[in-house]
Amino acid sequence: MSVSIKDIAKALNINPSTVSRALQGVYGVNEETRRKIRQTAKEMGYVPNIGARELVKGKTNLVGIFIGIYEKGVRPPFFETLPLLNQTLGLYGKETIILSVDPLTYKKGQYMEMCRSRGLEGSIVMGPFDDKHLIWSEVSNSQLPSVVFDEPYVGRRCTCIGTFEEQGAYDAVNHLLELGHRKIGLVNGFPDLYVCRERFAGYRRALDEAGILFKSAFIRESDFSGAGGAGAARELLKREPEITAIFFTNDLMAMGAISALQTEGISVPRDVSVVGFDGLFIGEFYNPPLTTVQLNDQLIGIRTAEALMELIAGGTGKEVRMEASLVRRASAIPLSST
Amino acid sequence: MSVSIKDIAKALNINPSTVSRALQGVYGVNEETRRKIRQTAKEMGYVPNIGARELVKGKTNLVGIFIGIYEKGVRPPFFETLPLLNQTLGLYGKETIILSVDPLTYKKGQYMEMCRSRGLEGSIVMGPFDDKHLIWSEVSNSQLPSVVFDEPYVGRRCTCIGTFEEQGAYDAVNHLLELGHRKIGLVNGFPDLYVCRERFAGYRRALDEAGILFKSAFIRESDFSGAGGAGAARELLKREPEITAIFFTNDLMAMGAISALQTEGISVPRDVSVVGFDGLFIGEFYNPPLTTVQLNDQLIGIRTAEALMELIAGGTGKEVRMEASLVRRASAIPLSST
DNA sequence: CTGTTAGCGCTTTCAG
DNA sequence: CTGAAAGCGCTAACAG
Repeated sequence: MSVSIKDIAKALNINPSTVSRALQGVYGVNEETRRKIRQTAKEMGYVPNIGARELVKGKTNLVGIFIGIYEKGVRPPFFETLPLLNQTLGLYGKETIILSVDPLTYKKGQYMEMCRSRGLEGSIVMGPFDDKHLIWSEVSNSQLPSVVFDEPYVGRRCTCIGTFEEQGAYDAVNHLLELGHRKIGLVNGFPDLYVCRERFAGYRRALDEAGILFKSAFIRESDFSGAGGAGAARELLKREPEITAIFFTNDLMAMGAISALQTEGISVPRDVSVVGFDGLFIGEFYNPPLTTVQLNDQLIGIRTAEALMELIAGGTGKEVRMEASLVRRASAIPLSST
Repeated sequence: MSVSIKDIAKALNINPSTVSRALQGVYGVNEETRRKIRQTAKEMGYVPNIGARELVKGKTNLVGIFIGIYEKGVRPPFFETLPLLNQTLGLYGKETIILSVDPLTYKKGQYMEMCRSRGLEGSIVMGPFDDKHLIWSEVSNSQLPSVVFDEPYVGRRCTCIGTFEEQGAYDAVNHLLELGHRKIGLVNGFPDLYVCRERFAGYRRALDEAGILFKSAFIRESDFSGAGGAGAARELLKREPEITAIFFTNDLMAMGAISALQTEGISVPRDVSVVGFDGLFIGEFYNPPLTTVQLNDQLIGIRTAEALMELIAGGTGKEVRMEASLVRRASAIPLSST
């Protein structure tokens, strides 16, 4: 198709291998010849064929990002991290290929096959996949360097990256306790996600340490959606009217709930305090501004790239979790002010 | 490294080309041999090397997605579209590689070089890049099939995909007019983006058709951020207190403004009606639920893939714009109810 | 139906 | 310092 190393060689009446040397390495070529080669390469519009180079070198510099096909509305915040992830990988000379996987039609071995057919040097598994999905074990047991999100499938060549979920939730609920709340509800997401179980654990530990008896009637499991959060909150408050605060394990449910409750004349935070989780960028401008647990999606992008590079360099898998920080805003206020 | 077509051939004492044939095409191989080949291939854990195949076929099946490095907070909604885009492209047998471009350090010819070195069959340019950025003309003038977002750089092999921005804005402002508003402010984003100019045009046309004199004092240019929207709205209402409604050219600014105004005791929609633009998923649960112009990011992902495939099949570039639909919620109400 | 041969574009010995 | 030759893994004629 386009101009190759041979064309340049022919044009200059020299050998392709000389051209190759001149264009890449720094050693072993006469300065004069190199200059000429460089110049005609430019003139002829030569662009190296990366694929061919990969083939002969047996090295692709390619990293795969596996994303699960997910239903609308349950979107993970991962895509905030993608640009930074891609950029950082670029700093290490890696390129990124996106691989979609349908969790439902996933076939055994598919992961490795996808990796090997593209000659991936590493992979990043973003999900979402439920915690027992086959792909997790395939990823974590494989010899291919990989970084998985959230689910703690650490392997010898597999690092897990995520957040201190339990701690984040603990901080959130503890904040409510400090504000004087004692009857604190929980609206959780899918229990088959690690993050949900951990957030639940954090909720529970905060109550325990405060000497408050855990009541399962104060718990609802929902679907991470706005409508789901609304429904769960409504039902929770109807059944357990003494509840004065609710911790939602994501912001979307929290907002859905606040919106719905206010429609019914239940005011947040006056009648009930609310804390969310995620730190969606919009929370700051929500009405009321949402108290939430802030994740750092951008930083996660950078750290993911770094973790993968470490693995590729020969490191061994580990668990990397990042601090989540409670952002105190107006949706949670002292109990006494009711 | 791993098992190749040769290894299988050797194991079966046959020729590599026979193996190749058996594994791909459907014609010209004895059923018995094919079966044996298939089986040992499986047993040996053979996975085809796509790179090698590409090289010999001179065909990569690779599509590049160019994203601009952007500042935090000005994030485009594009990443909602990426999964669907990737999936749809997959249906056509294409794979997707992500290419980050720093708009500031961009060098002439970089676009083509990136495309050619990877042997891309097509590209999708998501931006954001300002409307006069060099990359646009390089993309639209190149012979490589490409789809660009928003900015109307149509070329013979370059399709532009986007939304009927002007119409969307017109509908939004018209809605306010129908509600009885006459003094309608506009808070716009960066004027060097096509979408902003168009949304402005829609605002203006709606006023014109209603016979309302356009007043530049009712216009503010901001930065698409929540804080920016807040500042612009505050200033606008201070200088022009007769304004009863504001159209924001994105939801984030609208929400930032609503939040800030309410802090100052100015209620939305009671004191001032607000319409946004984008249809962020959170708008439905905002308080008040945000009236906005809904973009269909997911559909755009599908359409983009289709448009690119059409181009790759030999089609010529065109402009594809999709309907944006006004979603009437509670942030804009009749003037009389004030 | 199957083997032989050549070659995609590039790098890398190995001579010279 | 440069040329010649071989080969990465695969496919595509062309014979047989």
